[in-house]
Amino acid sequence: MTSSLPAVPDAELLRLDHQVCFSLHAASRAFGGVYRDALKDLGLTYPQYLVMMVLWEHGSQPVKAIGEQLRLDSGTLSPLLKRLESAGLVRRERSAADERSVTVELTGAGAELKEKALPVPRRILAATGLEVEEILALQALLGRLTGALDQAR
Amino acid sequence: MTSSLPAVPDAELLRLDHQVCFSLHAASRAFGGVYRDALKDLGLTYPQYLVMMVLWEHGSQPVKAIGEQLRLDSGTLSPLLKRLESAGLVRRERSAADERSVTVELTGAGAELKEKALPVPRRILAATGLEVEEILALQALLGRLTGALDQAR
DNA sequence: CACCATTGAGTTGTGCACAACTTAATCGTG
DNA sequence: CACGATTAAGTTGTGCACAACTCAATGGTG
Repeated sequence: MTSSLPAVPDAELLRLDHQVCFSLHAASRAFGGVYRDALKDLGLTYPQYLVMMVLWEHGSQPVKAIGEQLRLDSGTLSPLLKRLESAGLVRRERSAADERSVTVELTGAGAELKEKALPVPRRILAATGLEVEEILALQALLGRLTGALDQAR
Repeated sequence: MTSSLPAVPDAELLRLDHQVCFSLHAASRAFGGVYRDALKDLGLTYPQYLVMMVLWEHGSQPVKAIGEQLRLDSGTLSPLLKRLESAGLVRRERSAADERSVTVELTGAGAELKEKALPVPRRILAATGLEVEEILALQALLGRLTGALDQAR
């Protein structure tokens, strides 16, 4: 492990790192900005949109399952879901089978919102200026990266 | 613009979008986690590390200049710099030439911290599991992406 | 079956991101 | 030179991320 790459001095690597971590940070925030604009009409934030997409695709689910798909813990999800609930988009119900578990389900308004969300992805795709193939390549690279980073902890 | 890609239906695109935005979000957070571990010894958060790197590389600078390099505004930087100051790593001084401007400079402790930071990038690079060339390609792609996204707003 | 470890959700506290705003200094134009 | 526009920094308020914690329900083992 930690192939030490003796050719590259530490100081050089510090500068390279500056670029890389900054690039990713900046890209993530730039994406956030574009989503913010695109989602303003829907009244959703970007993380809220992620949660809604999980529900649109897979239907009612316990908080735990949503958290696993988005790699978010209850500390992030609980208040977020509470906001979605008070916006009238989801309902939360204690499971009868396991009283520890809370199932999140879409309300009528929540389900309807999917229609308004349909044009969002095309708008985002256009904003990236990338071809679909490049997007897929980026996605594959990021997936590999995330897996490696998660494993390294 | 907005090549509409009539071959891909909206619903499909919504799922693709799910993947892409999630990938980037997840990668960004995974990076954050690895940095959190690597920076714990230094007592720095990831954004604080970005600011320190700017100062290590380019020396004393006004808040404005730091913000431009990191694409962060004063709402984010002011409290962050205040924390760095109370940690004894930087000093803030009103510029004599322009009283609106505040120059941020490293303290002795702040400058010394660079030595402790030197091994960090190698650790991060190792955690990514990527080759230097792949990193550079990713960086280029992300740079292009960020530029396009910023311009689309 | 009794007890204790584990699990799922929620809470608390810290820090970042960003919009909207305030304040004070500076600049530019009439 | 005076005054309105602009600029730099800071403040306020909202929301997300995450660590550390609480609490109640569940499950496994002696």
